[in-house]
Amino acid sequence: MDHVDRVLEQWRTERPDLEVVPMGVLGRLKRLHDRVSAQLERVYAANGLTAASFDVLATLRRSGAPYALSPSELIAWTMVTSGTMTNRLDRLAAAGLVERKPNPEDGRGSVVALTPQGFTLIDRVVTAHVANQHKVLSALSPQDRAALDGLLRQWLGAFEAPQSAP
Amino acid sequence: MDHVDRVLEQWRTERPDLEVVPMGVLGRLKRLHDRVSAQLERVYAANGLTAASFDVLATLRRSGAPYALSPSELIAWTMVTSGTMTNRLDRLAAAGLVERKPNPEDGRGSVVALTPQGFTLIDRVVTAHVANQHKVLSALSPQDRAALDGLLRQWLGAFEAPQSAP
DNA sequence: TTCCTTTATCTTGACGTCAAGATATATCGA
DNA sequence: TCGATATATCTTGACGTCAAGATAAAGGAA
Repeated sequence: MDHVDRVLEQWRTERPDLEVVPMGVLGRLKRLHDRVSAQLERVYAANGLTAASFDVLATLRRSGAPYALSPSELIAWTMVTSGTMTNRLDRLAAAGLVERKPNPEDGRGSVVALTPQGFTLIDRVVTAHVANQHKVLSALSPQDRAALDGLLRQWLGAFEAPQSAP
Repeated sequence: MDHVDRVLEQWRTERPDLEVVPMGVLGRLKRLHDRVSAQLERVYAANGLTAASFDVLATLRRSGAPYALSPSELIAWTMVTSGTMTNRLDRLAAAGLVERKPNPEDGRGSVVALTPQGFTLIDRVVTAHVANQHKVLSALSPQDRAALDGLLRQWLGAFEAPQSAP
């Protein structure tokens, strides 16, 4: 009987006509996301980062040398709007973690690159982040993790399929 | 090979020392949360609500007659800060969906109640919301939904256990 | 070339959220 | 009863996000 169960019980009493099983799954998905995010934030914050800045730095780092992408490419990887990315890059540039250079191939655009400080920082934080992720998942056995991953993958596939937009 | 798989592949190339299996599970959790939230927002927006306002109205509705709770009780159910709740209630009161009354039992506090318009609206929106939730989960078989719910419940339990704060 | 359309990025304005602090009222012990 | 402490709520200031619109440059057609 967790928090979600208590919510469902209230609904069953007040609106017995509603089918609340999906509400249970989606409620737990949301609560887990909130809890997991809060735990991951700890490592970011301990290193002066936020989820937003970590997201950008990690995307640049894993893209490989020369650790530089256009804002458009960063937008595609991170799934945020252009205004959000402009804001993120402004802050990261002010912190000296990335550098904007003109794009030699396209006068409209620019290229965002990790600075040496940005590279050093993200390489260190990612290591701590992965250890933190491992801890977050430690409540599940390896078998359960695999089962969960399979179910999430299948579910996510329904959203990412070309014609799925419901 | 979905978006998360592509991210993991980049990390395996750039940082083969990292254990990226947890990253896959957590990455899919986040993406699913984002996708599901976006889909649920559609029904809220179609009725002039946001996730924030739906959250408050639904909490009042399922609490049963007289559909009134203190801000503190709403804060406990919705897991937001007091400042956030003040802001939500200001907007809902301005929209005429809830009403703040002084709490006869505690001069410091107040009681927030659904107005008749608020009740009518949330009762209608909840019905559409549940149908939407059902659609969101339709990619999974009933068996898979049950398996997923069990895994999520188990995982969430680790966070909600008394001494679990890591 | 010249103009029209598309694309890349930034700007603006409005939300929603939080942490920290302010204010008013309760409550409890001396 | 009085003062110290606790509690309920609101205020303030800073982020992060988005939608919509503004700029500037690229690309293509005539």
